[in-house]
Amino acid sequence: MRSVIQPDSQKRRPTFIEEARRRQIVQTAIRTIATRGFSQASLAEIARKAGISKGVISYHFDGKEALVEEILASLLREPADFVKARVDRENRPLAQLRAYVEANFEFMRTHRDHYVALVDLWGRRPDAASGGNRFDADAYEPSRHYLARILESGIEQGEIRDVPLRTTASLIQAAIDGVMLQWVLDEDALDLDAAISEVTDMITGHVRPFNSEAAS
Amino acid sequence: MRSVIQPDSQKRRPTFIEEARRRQIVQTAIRTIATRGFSQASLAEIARKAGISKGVISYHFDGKEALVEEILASLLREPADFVKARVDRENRPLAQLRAYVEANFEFMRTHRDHYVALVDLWGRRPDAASGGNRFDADAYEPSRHYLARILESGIEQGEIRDVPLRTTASLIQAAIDGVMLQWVLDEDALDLDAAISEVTDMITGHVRPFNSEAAS
Amino acid sequence: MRSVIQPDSQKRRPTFIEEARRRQIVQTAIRTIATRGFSQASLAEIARKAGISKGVISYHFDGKEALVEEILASLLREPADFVKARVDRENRPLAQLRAYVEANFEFMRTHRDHYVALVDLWGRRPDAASGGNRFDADAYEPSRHYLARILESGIEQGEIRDVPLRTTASLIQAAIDGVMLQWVLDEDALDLDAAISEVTDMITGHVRPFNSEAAS
Amino acid sequence: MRSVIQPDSQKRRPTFIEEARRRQIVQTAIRTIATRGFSQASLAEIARKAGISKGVISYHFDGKEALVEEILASLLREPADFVKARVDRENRPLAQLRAYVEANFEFMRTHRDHYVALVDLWGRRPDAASGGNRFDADAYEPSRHYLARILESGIEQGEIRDVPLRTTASLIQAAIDGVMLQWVLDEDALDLDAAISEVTDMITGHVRPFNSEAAS
DNA sequence: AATGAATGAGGTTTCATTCAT
DNA sequence: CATGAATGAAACCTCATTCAT
Repeated sequence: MRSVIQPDSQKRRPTFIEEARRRQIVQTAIRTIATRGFSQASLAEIARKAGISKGVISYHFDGKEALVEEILASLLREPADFVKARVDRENRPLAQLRAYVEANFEFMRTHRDHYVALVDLWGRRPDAASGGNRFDADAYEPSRHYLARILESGIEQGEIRDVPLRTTASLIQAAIDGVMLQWVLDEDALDLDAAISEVTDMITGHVRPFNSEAAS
Repeated sequence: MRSVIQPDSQKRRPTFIEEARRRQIVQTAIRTIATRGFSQASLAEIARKAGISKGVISYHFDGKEALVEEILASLLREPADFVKARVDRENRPLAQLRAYVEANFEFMRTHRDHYVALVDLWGRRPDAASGGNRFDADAYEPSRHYLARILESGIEQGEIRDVPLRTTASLIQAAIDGVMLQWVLDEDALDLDAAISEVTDMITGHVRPFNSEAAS
Repeated sequence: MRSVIQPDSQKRRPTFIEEARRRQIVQTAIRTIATRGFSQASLAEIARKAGISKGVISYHFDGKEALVEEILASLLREPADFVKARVDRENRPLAQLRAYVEANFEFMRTHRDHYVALVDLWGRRPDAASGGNRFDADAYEPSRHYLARILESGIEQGEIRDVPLRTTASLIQAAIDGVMLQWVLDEDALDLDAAISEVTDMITGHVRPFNSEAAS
Repeated sequence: MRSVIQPDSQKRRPTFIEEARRRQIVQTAIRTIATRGFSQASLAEIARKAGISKGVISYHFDGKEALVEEILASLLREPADFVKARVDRENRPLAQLRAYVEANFEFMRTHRDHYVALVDLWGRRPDAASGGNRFDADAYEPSRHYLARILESGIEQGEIRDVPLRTTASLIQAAIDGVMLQWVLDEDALDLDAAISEVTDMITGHVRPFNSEAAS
């Protein structure tokens, strides 16, 4: 359907102003989903909140499905970038692991909206017309892979005992997400600081070599 | 919309056949949400799958919101009942804790549909007209409380070290939910058996008294 | 997409009342197209003219495209049935041919709306999603075939000279349609009675055997 | 909308380059209508096909309605000019009549796009705001008049029998249009060469004086 | 002259809900 | 109890048109 004139399969270089609009719309949409819920986040409502007309969204996004995909991409990419920067500050794998966990929670605390929206978007299946992409299915793969590599070098350096890489990576991410979920569903039901400290202890305790004496 | 004035009496005792219909509708709705997603689970679609007419649903439920609430109640109650029965078989707190974790995963494996639906429903906020119930917010409180009591007796009996009750309870539930989430989003991305074993180890390891020699 | 439960590929036997509604909607739609033009014949306008709500049309027809197809079918079937009945009264092929032409014009005169709508619908291409049916392409085939059979028996019986069947059939239909078109575009630009008589003469004269003395 | 007060002077003589742009837009629009149908021929699509921006069309045409009018004028004028040139080569009315018919078909064959677009535009009524012009209604008047004059001189010169002028003119045009219609709706359903020859025979046969012996 | 971002009206469609049968 | 035709609000989307650059 889309005629691609340029060889590079890039449909068009987006203008600076266009990119700004797209970001604005995505951010407003996230805020709207977080505030009123996805079911109430109609294009009209998003446009109203952004102070623009409905048509602008349709102009910049190829339908609501495309907007949602960009929202999801944003919700996954932003914390990932933040976490990666934090992890890169550390040299030793165990410190990186701890940084990974703590950075996740740090980002959470300053971006609760993002996670409220994310939980509302979890499990959403794209419309049939979209061709059944596996976006959601692949959402966690990068995290698992990234964690697995940290664990791997930790094992090589003897800081981490010989855990199964992928499973342990899944587990670490799972603990983070599970805490986040409870915090998102009810901000007051959970002492986030205590949970962070406890999760970090549990994880580092779990991967620490048996003969290690120094508890964190 | 919901009359909460009379505690139980006035609203007519539900017929047996009526209860059966309600259960049938709820189960079909769960299957529909799991299969096609909540956004495609219109009353018409649910009725079609159940082999009944749309009107029946409206007759038995006071609007779609009421149906969704019953679905959520069902999705939370059924695993809770199953888990409680498993826990009750055990006498000692540590064994109960282990039973809690394992029963959760056992129920998951045989009821994947329920969890696919649950993840799709997570974070959903009820329509404004419904009066802003805190259903989701309270969803995890029973689990946390139940776990906290197990931990508490474990501490009293010396099987479990002196962990913060609520935070640790949150943590245990979090690990379970986080693994479940990844498994729901992509059945093949996770070795569920390995994850179960690893989660159980991590949790029991985390709560075990420091001088305890017996690793699980 | 459509699940066909019953073996006979019939999706459901339409109720009498449902058929009545469908006919009402189709007739109203034709009148609307004839009066205001297809571009103004929105579902809202059709519903307004029919005194029903927009939703009723969507309820009975699977989208506007399906309504248009039924309209086209109706616009082609009704005159065809009428003409066939007139032709069947005659025994001899030449008389049948004359009846064919005259019945076409007789139906036209009493159903100008139908033809105004038809001309507006001519050349319309279905939406891409519809799968590119060749409805329009096949619209004239039945007429050509029907005429060709009349010509064929006329040739066998010596009433009609040895004309090429399909081409002559196309020609006869073409003359009828061409006159109709001018009459539809401007009712007053054409003396329809004179045109009917002249067309009939031209056609019968064209197919009459060379030695035939009797002019019509 | 259209100011018809000043006959020609006031509205600024169109630049050469401006005229070229208008022609380009009209031709692209015709191609677009022929290819995708009028309903898909949005200004955006036409502009895309022409390699220009939407604004250019609005700049050169006073709205889409004005563009359509120019398209229709073009679709009627071009074949008329072509046919007139062919007819002018002949001296005798009967030969002119034959040239008229044959030139029409010759132009058709080399400009199928034009006729596909024309059939899609037939019967279209202008938007209410435009003031209800009778463009379509008058579309055939020039042809009828032109043909009538040929017939008239043929009658005067004894080459053509005393047929009713306007009605016969209508009839001739009708046969041409009717054949064209079937060919437009399905290119393969009709042997155009055979149809041309048969139409020419029918028409010349119809207008030939009774005592004329020489059939074409 | 030309661009393309923005508008806003209007179209089709979906869907929870109602109600006569 | 059940049906399914009907409603009407609201959603997404398209598109002609405008206008600052």
